[in-house]
Amino acid sequence: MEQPRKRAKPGRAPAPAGRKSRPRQAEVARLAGVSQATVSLVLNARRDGKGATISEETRQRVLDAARSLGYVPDPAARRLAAARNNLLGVFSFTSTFPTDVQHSYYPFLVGVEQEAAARGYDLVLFTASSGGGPDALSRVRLADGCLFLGRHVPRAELKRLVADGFPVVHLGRREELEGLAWVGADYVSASREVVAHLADLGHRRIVLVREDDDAPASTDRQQGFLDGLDGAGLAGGPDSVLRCADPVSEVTAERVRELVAEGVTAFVAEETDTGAAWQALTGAVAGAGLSCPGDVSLALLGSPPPELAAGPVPTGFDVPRHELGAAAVRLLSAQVAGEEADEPLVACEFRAGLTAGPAPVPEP
Amino acid sequence: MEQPRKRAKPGRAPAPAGRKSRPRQAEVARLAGVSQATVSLVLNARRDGKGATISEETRQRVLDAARSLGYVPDPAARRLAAARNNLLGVFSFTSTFPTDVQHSYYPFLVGVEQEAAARGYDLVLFTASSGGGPDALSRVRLADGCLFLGRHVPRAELKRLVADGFPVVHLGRREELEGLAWVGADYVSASREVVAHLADLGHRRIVLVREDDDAPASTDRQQGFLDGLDGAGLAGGPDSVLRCADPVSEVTAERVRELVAEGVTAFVAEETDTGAAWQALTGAVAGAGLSCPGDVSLALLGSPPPELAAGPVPTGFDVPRHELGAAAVRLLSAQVAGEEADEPLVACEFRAGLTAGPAPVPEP
DNA sequence: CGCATTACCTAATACGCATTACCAACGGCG
DNA sequence: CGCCGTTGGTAATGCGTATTAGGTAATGCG
Repeated sequence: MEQPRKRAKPGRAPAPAGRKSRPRQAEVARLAGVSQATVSLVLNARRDGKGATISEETRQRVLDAARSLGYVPDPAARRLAAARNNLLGVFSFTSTFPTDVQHSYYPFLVGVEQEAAARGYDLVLFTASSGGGPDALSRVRLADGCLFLGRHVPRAELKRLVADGFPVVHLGRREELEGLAWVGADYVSASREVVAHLADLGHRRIVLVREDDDAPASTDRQQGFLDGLDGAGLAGGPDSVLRCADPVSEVTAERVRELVAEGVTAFVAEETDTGAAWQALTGAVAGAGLSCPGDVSLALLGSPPPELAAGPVPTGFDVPRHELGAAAVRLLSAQVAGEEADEPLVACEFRAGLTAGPAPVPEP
Repeated sequence: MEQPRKRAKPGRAPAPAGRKSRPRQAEVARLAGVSQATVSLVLNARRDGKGATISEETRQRVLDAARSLGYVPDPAARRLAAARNNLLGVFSFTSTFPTDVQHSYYPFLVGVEQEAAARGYDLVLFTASSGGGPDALSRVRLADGCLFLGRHVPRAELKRLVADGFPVVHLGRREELEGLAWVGADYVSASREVVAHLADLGHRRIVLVREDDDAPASTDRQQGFLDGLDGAGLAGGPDSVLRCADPVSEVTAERVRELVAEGVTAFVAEETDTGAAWQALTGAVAGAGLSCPGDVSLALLGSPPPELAAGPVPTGFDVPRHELGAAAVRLLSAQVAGEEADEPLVACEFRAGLTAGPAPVPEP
């Protein structure tokens, strides 16, 4: 047998002697008078009793040592060793804390945080801004799984994660990617319900004002709107949908007056980021000198924009953003656990509001 | 030389043969006909030219191989090898995403996130609620350093972290703990400036309305207020400070009228979480039938509460929350890097506003 | 032509943790 | 007393990457 040449040890440069670094399992082991392996075994004791058996006394010594040193496992090392971290990632493609405080992501995050905390997970915030490269998304692999939110989550990278079996949940409907789990709100049912409510109040001619956008959130609402008309036995021709690129300039007092003259008694607006449709609609109605629950009824398929928060509560529904965030976490944590749960669409809550009333009796 | 007994190799169980996992550096190396080390060197080529030299041809072969395999480095391994996680903790003692959207933490977090992202750090969110145990704070050690915010950060635990040399920064003045780094806003100077502004406008009798709280943020403002009076050569007796437990019930229209009758021409309110002082003050002035910049001037030592956002912009100053968050991250990242930078107080920006005008000329 | 450089690479680590093969001590049993 | 099953623990890995001490041609120099 040939004697291997003696080489100096390469590898790591010695750590700067200054600050003492976080304690390692090895130090816990030393303090407890056991081996590193034992520390690991104790700290990861499976409750199902499987695995190595450690005497109660040793167990306590190790636990005490760990506590007294303030030991916390290194997430990177754990991940590398193919273990769990109790970390969930949240990746948003804008700033996670948008400068616009009223940004609609915010309520999601509230729900996400609460549910994550309840399940013993901490959250890691990843932002697109820092990376930029093709592996910007790959940082999330440090966590046990990751939640994505935002319109512009790149397909390719996401697909890659999914293909690798990394637990991923997209917040917002996203069906085009095979195998991608997502949670979304049931805009269709909620919109249908709002229309049904108006129909019950006696409205026979109802018009939807929507923006010129093909996001699922918009088409779903229109779908529900038309379903609602249909369910009430009302006609849902193309006249019943006002699709406009710029609601504020297109939905004028003039236009509203015309439609009312034609017999329209209720208007429904979709909710968008800007709230332009609703804003245009309420403005036009007021401009036309019509009183809101009296002359004409209004409904909003969503929540009012913050700048109109002071106005009368619109009839419509609330998107359960908080609940959506929580649902996303549940789904994600199921994936992490290897289960295959699937979270159905989350229902929106109907909001009676003050802007819809009985249809006016036609003047003789 | 004794022949070591042959042992079967322990360690990892074989990976499930199903999906082929993402490529490793080793596979890139094989494809390019080089060693793994070379791949690493090429992929992490420092632009300062330091380090190993690799021929251009080899470099290209490696890059091509990496590209063709779609190689992406494993963040866990990368961080493990670098002995750094590039994670900064954020520990707040309420929910990090407060249910109250307008919560004052929020702007801090915006700054924190931006600065962290700019420096290549990701954020880990910890909440007091999640852990619960006495060693809940221990969990933050998984990050490279941690930012604390909130009034009720427990002294003992914090002390422990500091003593262990764990990088910690407290958001908000906190001098009682030796060695604790913190960043804070310069309320004293800002308040002084506001008073000086009023004095310049001719006001001679100015009264501060504050709540009954001894938080640094409150006492600093009072300090600055008194400094300001002093600097303008005005008397600052105890009459000039109205300290009330419940401003809304104590600062009435009646009270304001009295004070004005005594010669007071300007009021200053401190900013608090609730904004009660400012709210009470504006309400009382209106109730007394006084016009605001005309009969009496008002100033707010901070930003107006959101529910009054619609009103006239108050004269006062803005707490640079965003900048404070960024400063905290800078300070923290310096600590993580082993440097000893210290961040001075951050200045608040004076806001001219519309609620302060020239002092009314006394009626003859 | 012989020796010192230089240019390029590779072998051999270390990082911190989870896991598994194996080992020692002990007790029961025939 | 020798064999065997248990109990309690440890040594030796592997995970994927970064780093560094060498090693080996090729090149420069006198």
